[in-house]
Amino acid sequence: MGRPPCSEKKEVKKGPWTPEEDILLVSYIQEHGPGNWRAVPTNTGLLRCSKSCRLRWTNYLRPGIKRGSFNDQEEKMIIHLQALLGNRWAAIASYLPRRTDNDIKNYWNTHLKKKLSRSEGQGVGDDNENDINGVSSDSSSSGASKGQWERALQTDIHMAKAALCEALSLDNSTITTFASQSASTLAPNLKPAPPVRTSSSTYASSADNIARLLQNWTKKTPNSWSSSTQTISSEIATCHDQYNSNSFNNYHGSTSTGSPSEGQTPEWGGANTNHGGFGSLYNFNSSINYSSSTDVSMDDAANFTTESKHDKGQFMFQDYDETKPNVNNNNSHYNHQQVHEQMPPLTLLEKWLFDDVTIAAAPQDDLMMNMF
DNA sequence: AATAAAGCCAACCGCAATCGA
DNA sequence: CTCGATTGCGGTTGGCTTTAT
Repeated sequence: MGRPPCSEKKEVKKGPWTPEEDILLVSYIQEHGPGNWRAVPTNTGLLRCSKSCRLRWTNYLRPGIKRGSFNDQEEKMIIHLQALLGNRWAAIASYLPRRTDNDIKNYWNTHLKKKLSRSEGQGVGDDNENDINGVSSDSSSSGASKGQWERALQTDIHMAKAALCEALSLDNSTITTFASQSASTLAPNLKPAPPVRTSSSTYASSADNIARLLQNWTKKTPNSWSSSTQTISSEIATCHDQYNSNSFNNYHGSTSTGSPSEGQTPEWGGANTNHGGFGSLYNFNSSINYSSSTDVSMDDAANFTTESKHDKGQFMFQDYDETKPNVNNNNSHYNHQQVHEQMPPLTLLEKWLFDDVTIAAAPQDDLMMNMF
């Protein structure tokens, strides 16, 4: 019963993706948009299963992904959201714009869990095991009466709300962005705050470079997927030797300089290649669509670009965020409205939480009570 | 310098939910 | 309604890098 894993099929490649594969995939999606993953391997000639293609896209190549180290604000957010939501990484990721669930999950497993257990051992943190693994397990104890359960639930909600407030109040600049996104979701007519430039990282994601690459060659060959691919392929061939040289030693695996927590990434077009690696081979035009600042990432591009993503039939995806949960997105195909909403629609609880955080309104327990 | 251990993270696997014929 | 296909999600792993001995 059931299909065999795609990896069991013949001719399906596994393991790390190569730049060639990345470009094939990205250029195909550039042309056709994400979705219909089943057709991707067939149409691109990639020896990967559709699932692998989708994963590669959503976790790595998709523009707008923020990579590199997590700042304090994000870290706090993750800790408190994890306490609130449990290991629902996709849900947590929806509150951390441009972070992938995989990234958050990895960060939690490799850093935060240890960090929390350490601080717990020192009696420093407020988070106990219940907080970490989910909203207090006591609150759902089967023996509790309805009244007790409601009180416990309210307590939990207060705790979660306080935790979220605490997390969100750490960094005013960040909260500006965050709150504006939330607010724009709740009240679309509100003008969002200007994008906040993060100076913490000079990291340029692979998606950044790929997007720039594609913008570059799209100009050259605007209509033909196959000819475009050939153009890319020839360029790949041109630089293939360099790919095999030191410039690309870090394509796979960890970084060669500094610790991974310093916001670097093994991918081509990462921090290292930003100064003479793959990216420069293509002589990208860094001024396309956004500021020419050397510190510009796709984050900024995503913030700056709000107009139509369709350009002469080409699929543009500057700030398209496919993986962020969106209850309006009934299928995985491109939803234009989605482009303008970084934040997913909020549940009533979430609205309540963020209303309280961003507007500093009086407690709205009545609203909460009406929810049940 | 060599080796082992630990850290890290991209990618895989399997299950569940959803879609559509 | 059923069933196969597709997609989303969370847990886990393999392999590379870094650090310690």
